[in-house]
Amino acid sequence: MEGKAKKILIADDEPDILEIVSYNLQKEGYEVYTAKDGNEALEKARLLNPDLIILDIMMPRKTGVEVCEILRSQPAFQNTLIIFLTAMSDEASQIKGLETGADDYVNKPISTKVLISRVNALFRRVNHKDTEKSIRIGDIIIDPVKFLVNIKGEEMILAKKEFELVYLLASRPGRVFLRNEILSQVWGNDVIVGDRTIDVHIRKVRQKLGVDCITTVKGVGYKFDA
Amino acid sequence: MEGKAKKILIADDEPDILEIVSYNLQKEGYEVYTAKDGNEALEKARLLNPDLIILDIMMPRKTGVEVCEILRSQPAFQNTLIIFLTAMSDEASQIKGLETGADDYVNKPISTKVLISRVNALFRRVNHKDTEKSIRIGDIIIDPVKFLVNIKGEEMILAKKEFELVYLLASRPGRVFLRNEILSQVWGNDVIVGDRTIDVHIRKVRQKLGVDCITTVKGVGYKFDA
DNA sequence: TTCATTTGCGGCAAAAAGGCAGAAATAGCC
DNA sequence: GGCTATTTCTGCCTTTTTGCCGCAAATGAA
Repeated sequence: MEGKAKKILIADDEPDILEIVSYNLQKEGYEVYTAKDGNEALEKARLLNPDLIILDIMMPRKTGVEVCEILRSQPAFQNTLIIFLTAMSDEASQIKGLETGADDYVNKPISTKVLISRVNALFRRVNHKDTEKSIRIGDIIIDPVKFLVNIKGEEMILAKKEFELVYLLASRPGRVFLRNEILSQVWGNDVIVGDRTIDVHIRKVRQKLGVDCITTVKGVGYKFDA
Repeated sequence: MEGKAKKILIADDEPDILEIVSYNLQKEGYEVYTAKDGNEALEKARLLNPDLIILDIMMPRKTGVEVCEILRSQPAFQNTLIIFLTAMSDEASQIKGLETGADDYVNKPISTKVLISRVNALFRRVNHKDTEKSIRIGDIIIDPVKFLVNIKGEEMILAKKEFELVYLLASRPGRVFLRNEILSQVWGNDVIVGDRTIDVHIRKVRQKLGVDCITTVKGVGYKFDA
């Protein structure tokens, strides 16, 4: 649907739930990882740095609440989204636990439809076009809000990948981006595309912009001229 | 920024919940009152005329649903906001709650974080209603009060969703709205609709307006041309 | 200069995204 | 209740985007 696939880590001790939920989230385009207890959840969270963590409350080797508290105490996970899975029967004793900074919760038994809509909703809340900034370099303005590149007053429309490519390069004018960096920033870490793909997109961008503002650094990468 | 504190009445038979929720809402700057059963909720509602009433579904001496129905049947409470607290996780009871005239619902066990964000969201929604202003872009005037679009003097009536869609896009001409943003703004965060739904509405709007003023940005979203 | 390597380029094929029509579901209304 | 308007879904179709291939051109080191 948009951007790179979001990483979701889901921790639950019931294999069935892991399977069903991860299947459905994958179908939605998310990149899903699983953990089957609290400690594994912690490890994988640090390893993967996911965008969202779904934690079952009742898990062996650290409950979801404990995991959440530990994560929230670390700066790196201050902004990570967390959803709790709670059994209805747990009730009052959990209220305090839910104070620990979860962003939402979903009751068990899980309706995948509900869970997915909550997940999507959370990402929606966080993903604002408004937070992206325009870049201006000389006569060139790159506006992610309008999704346009403006060169000396003339507006040009780029395709999505093309735009993301320019936006990345222009975000640090003069700095050389390695092909690897470009790949992981624009395409995402898990996507496998050939090396020529970058050239091709660079070419298209150069064609469309008409101005020669991207320099090749042979054997290294590309940069946007300051 | 905002006038005087909004009054919130919260009714639940569990003292713990009343305490924790009212504490947190007060911290948010609201003026909070409590009731511990359905009848008390009704009494205090009439007495205080609150801006928002939070009703537990399961309460002695009238359930939340009953209280809601009684209130809604009276003109004075036509516009009062109502949120249900429900212990039930199945969609059916949530939907039924919304049918009786609630503005939102929150599942138990409550995360105060979630509840507060819902409360704030509701007030934001109604506040915006008051300040909704006509938008004018070239020959097109979009009037949210009369709920119609005027193109070169000719008035057209749009369906609700169609109108909200145009209004959203036109509120920031040129800005690209992601499909996600459109979904959460026009459809709301908890609604589950398919992806193609947006296209279909866009198409209808384009058809009705006759003028080509909405541009597709493939892979990203839609925008209203400035 | 020559060779090895990297990049540019045109065209083509696959994949993705969106458009569209009609049907089904839902909500509103008399 | 039935009727209409609105909203949503489904499936198919068109367009655009994206990725890749082969080859030419460029680059740089030996």
